Amino acid sequence: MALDLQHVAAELAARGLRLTRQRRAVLEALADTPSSLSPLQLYEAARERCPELGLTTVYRTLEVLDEIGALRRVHGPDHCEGLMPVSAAHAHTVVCSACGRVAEFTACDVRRISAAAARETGYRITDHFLQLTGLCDRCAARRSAKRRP
Amino acid sequence: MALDLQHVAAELAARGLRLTRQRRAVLEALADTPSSLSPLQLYEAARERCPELGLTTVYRTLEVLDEIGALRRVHGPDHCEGLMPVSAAHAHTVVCSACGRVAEFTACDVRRISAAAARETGYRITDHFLQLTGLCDRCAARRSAKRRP
DNA sequence: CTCTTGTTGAAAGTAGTTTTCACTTTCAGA
DNA sequence: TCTGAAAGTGAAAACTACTTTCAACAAGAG
Ligand SMILES: [Zn+2]
Ligand SMILES: [Zn+2]
Ligand SMILES: [Zn+2]
Ligand SMILES: [Zn+2]
Repeated sequence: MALDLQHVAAELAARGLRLTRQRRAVLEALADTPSSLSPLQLYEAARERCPELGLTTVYRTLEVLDEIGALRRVHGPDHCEGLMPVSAAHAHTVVCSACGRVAEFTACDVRRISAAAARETGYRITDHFLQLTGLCDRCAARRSAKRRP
Repeated sequence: MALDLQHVAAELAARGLRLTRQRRAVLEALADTPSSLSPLQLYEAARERCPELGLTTVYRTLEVLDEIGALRRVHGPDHCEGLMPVSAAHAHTVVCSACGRVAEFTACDVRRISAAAARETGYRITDHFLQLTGLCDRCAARRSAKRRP
């Protein structure tokens, strides 16, 4: 899901950091999953590419990715659910409530809401965070198939 | 910030639960703060009303409030930041990036965005989570005062 | 080659939260 | 008013997620 390895490598180099075997494994595992992952899940996924990888390194890599701005966090209304690679600079996420697959979309017309919120609360709005939940195409299909079998 | 003690008491009673001195202290502390609080901060605030309160009880009370649906969590793009009482059933939050004060607003026209997201991603949207960040009236005033002293 | 700096995994440490447990409070029913 | 059942409590132990420490290792510059 669009995690540009070239770009990440360049950003790393610009900070005097290296793109090691371990970091590459983490990056590839992160790029390869359709759902968001917890650090532990990411560790397990990345170990299939680089078995000698340690959990500590996963956390350290995530920290670096965060600084570079290549990491997006997926939340639910209650807790933080997992990690995703960033693709577009400004994008929001949709999470499938059935299977957890995450998609990004770029549509963003929050101006109207921001204006209304400013009116209601008196706050001067500077930033927003929007996440939708729903059913992905597969899960929606499966569900209507079950309903009419 | 509109946490209806009567209503909470009724919901508790409906489940055979009791509104004890400790729970009341937690509820009042939660209702009294302008910002969102961490469990530990809430514990400290509630102890001023009920010094023999234990941290365990705070966590247990939060769990109960969650079940009742009287608790809202405030997030940033990165981590979960704190807890708030729910006022309106469907409301979104604005957090002041300078002082942390939280306000709720009810304006919500996410239909347009939802439709666009459905088009872009193929997901069938069922729920949304929107949080704005900005400056509260006080902080905005203070900031422009500083700019022209 | 070798100096310097970044990188690593294991293990120890920390923080936040949950569980356990013995004890107390509340309240409905005798 | 007693009394037994069920809810509630705090301290301490346990657990989980994450961070720090540290000694060894890898890579690029000179
Ligand atoms: Zn799905
Ligand atoms: Zn947007
Ligand atoms: Zn403010
Ligand atoms: Zn809404």
